[in-house]
Amino acid sequence: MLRSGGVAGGRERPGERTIVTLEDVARAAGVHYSTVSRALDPDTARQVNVMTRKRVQAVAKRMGYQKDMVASGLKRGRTHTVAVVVGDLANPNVALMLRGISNRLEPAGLMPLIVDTQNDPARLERVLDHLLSRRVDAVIVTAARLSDGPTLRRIRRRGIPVILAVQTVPGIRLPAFTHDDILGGTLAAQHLLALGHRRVAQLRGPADIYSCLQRAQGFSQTIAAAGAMEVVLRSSGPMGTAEEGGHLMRQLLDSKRALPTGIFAHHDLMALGAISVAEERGLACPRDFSIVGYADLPNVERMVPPLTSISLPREELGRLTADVMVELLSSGARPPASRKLAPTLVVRQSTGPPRDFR
Amino acid sequence: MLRSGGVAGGRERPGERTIVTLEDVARAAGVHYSTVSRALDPDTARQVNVMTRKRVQAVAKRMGYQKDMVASGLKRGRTHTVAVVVGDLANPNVALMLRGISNRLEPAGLMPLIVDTQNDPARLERVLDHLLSRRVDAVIVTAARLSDGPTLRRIRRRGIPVILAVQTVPGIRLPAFTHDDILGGTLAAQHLLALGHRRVAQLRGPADIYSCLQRAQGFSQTIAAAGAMEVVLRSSGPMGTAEEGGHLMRQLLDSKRALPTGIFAHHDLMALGAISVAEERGLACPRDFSIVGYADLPNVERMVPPLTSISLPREELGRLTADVMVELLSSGARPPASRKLAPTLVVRQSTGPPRDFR
DNA sequence: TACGGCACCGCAAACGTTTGCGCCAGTCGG
DNA sequence: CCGACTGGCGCAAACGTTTGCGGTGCCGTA
Repeated sequence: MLRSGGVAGGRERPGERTIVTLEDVARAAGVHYSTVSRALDPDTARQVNVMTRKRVQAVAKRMGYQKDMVASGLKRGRTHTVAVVVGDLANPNVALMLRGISNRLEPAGLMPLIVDTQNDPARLERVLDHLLSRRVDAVIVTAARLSDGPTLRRIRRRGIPVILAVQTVPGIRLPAFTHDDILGGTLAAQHLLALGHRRVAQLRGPADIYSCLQRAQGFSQTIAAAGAMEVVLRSSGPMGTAEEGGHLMRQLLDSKRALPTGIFAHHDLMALGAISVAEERGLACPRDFSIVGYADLPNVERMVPPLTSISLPREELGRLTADVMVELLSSGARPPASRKLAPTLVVRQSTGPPRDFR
Repeated sequence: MLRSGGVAGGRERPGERTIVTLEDVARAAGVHYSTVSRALDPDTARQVNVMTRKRVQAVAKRMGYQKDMVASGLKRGRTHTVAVVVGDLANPNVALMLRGISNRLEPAGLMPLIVDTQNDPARLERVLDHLLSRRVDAVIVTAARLSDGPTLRRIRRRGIPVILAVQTVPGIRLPAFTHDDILGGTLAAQHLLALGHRRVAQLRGPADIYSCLQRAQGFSQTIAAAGAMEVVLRSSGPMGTAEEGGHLMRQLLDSKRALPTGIFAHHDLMALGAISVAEERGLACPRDFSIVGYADLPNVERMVPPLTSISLPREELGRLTADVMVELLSSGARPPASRKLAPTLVVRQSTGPPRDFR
């Protein structure tokens, strides 16, 4: 029998935030609210008679019922949120990767909680605590630096899945989805060698970013194996700024040695900064030197000169990471194995044969 | 007296997710858990004796207690989350704005829930429902199109604060923080006029984006007031792609009329696309025509030619929006007034005097 | 008729916090 | 010595879901 009396409404003023709860629907449908809960959850819907089920569903729809994910999260211990920690939101590399993640998580009913650490390790710690207190179901970290090992181990101990993306930390027991940066460095070296360069330079990124170490390793090994000469310049500042690239280029130009004919910069912006500085000194690219960038930033093909670069499948990496995370959370499988995605060389006009070849 | 017995631990296996609750702390500190709750909340901490307060705080810290924001959210009805709806995460404009928002929300203890609609109105609706069911405290929408009016009004009716950023919809009763796009269009026109251009063209963005209408209005009014000639080309495709700009430029070149000497593109990428197409036909910029872009994308100064553009204070707009939102949520004030931030003209080398002046 | 089995649904206890209320032991004024 | 008052704290009811358990009919079989 329908319980009458206590008709909903009447207490709230028009502007009031009015949320429809299970109980409201239950009253309207003449059932207990637990029945409503069951009728609306696909997993339990068959526990309720098909007639009442339809009725309840209709009433719920009519009243605009929306499950309160906060209450559900508290009860179930699963919030359907995934924290995504990034080093810098405005970095185009990061943004593309995020789009990949976001587009994959959304249809699975998972909400990415994107937090920006501004590449500050202290902020990483703070932010992770904050995220854990929000009971995220899992964490994707795309901003790991070598020094972050302890922090990462700490959240691993919380028992929730953690996946590293883009950046990893050697020796950590966490699945990592990265670009194959050794291959990236190798491709750059092979390209310069194939063009005939025998004296090369490397403008390295920060030493606490593992992918930079990998790029360096791939590059230097290949150069050494070919018996060519290499000079290495190390950046101490932030990752991948034009200023940093210009700074290193100035060092190179100021040294007594002859300018190397081929240069590998660890980031496109570093390459562009280097080119600018060289031009100030009357050197032109690729006439006087060749340079290979890294990351293949958007619109870099419209720069002057269009930059030869190592292209990274960023959005795909994001999708892959999100896919694995969805799988991990839905089937409760064991942590997946790490994977590396291969970068590709994109030849444009910032590289050519060394001058003495012409 | 300390209750002994039932020492925590012993039941959980090492890998188990082990969360410390108020009750755990209470047991360890020998008080009731409501006292712990009060002692740890700055607003209620003075309700508990300073001695016990210190003790409880120490115990909580030692045990690594972290308030469960999910439970707190359920009880208080405030989740300390702000939804931020964007049209495309990978758009550099959006990314910078997001950084501004994110950096401002974080110290206030608010968590941005960033969702990407891929500029799809249907997805906007879906996603907003999802966000509301997560009981977000407020919403910032940066992707509003003219057709989104009804959707926006619907969430306004839910009673939570909504602020529009970057894009607005005319006639809607919601605070909007935007760039002054009329001024932006005006600046572009004034610049071209000052250089001596008398025949100009406008490459317009999509008609359902209000800021494009504003840019057009500012530009056309200024051109008309100076008695110069203008031809308008309308883009029907997505916002601001190079292809779109190239497409419109082709139309312009294919028309019987003489090529206008000055062009205003509604987006930097459109401008770049237009330049590429013109170059294919043997026309050079700024020799044969001048072009002004919009948005001042990162690294656009390194393009060829370095693009004259209208620069928008994106990150500042993000900060401002977030600031207002924080204020709104903490003090419960009435909705703020809309504001417009002024763009600036950045002159580079894609504009110069028209050919006949030389 | 008795009884087991089953389908359906209600009951109520959680999940971890917050918070109004009220108890208790002091203290103080009369 | 008594009553009022107060600071400090415990009690328990929420917040909206989920879910194990058990109750109520109803059917079929012995």
